[in-house]
Amino acid sequence: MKNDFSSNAVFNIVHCYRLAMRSALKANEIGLNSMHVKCLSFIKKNASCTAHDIVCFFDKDKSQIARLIKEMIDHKWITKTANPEDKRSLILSLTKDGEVLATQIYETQVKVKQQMLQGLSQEELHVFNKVSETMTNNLKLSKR
Amino acid sequence: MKNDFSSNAVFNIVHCYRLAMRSALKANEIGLNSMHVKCLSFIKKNASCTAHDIVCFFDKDKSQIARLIKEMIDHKWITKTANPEDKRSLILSLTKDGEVLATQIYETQVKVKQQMLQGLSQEELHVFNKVSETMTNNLKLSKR
DNA sequence: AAAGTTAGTTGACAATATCAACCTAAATAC
DNA sequence: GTATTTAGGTTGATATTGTCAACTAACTTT
Repeated sequence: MKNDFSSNAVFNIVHCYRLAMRSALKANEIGLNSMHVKCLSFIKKNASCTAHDIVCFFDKDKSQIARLIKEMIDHKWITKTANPEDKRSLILSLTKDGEVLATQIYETQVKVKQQMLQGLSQEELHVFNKVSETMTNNLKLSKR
Repeated sequence: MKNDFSSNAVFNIVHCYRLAMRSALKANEIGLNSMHVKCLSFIKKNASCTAHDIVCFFDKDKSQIARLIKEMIDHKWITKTANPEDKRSLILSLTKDGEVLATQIYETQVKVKQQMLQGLSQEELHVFNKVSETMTNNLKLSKR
């Protein structure tokens, strides 16, 4: 039987990972929430990124993203500049402060991951990744 | 290097699992949310369960749980009865309707799990579980 | 050039989470 | 045994997060 699988285990990882990231980043103190973290990472990775790109990637409501962006601009983490290609959209880029923060987020992710992966072998992680992917695909397929 | 691990994979599983459960249960139509699901399952499993038990198990605010319980009583999924052991607390039990719903939830969990586990071998799942547990423990330890 | 689409903004509101005050019953102190 | 403290639960107020619909301006289609 396949019933030794417990979905709780997976939920727990996600929950604990979030807590670990929050505390490592001292997120509360600087007014950083989990969507800010995701957006800043995304903007760092994607040059000439727009609000629309974020909406598509994270599959969120566009009004929510518009407000998140406003917050991040208020915090002076990012700026909006006109997009010469398409005047409807605006290109988001990190400020100096935003760069620093995004780098710090990246480093924290690496740190938390290292913490999390302690005592696990290459093979185990390889299987884990493969299984994760298969699970996600299985679930996505069932939607249709 | 351990950097082939992507935390996104795990986030995705949780996200897709939730969506799959919601749609399979037609949760929207009956006013069922994810905490209701968790509480109903918990009450089904734990005889003479109190609000306090739920608060402790899910590590949530007691006011939030009080309101969830009120909602579930309004939906006629559960009832509250005096606890002879301790008159401060109230014992929660499933109504007939609640039993039906909790059973349906259980069956849906089994179904979604089966969907999710397609094409995965015993060994792979075994490793996956072991890795999940280790990850959670690693993260919990780091909190101290 | 008119009609339809798309990127983004805003207002209103629903859902969820958190904080503090409070009541009653129980446990403990004295 | 009464007084004080602690624990289970409820409620009000408020913060946070997510959703829906209307709208403007810019682009695309025909």
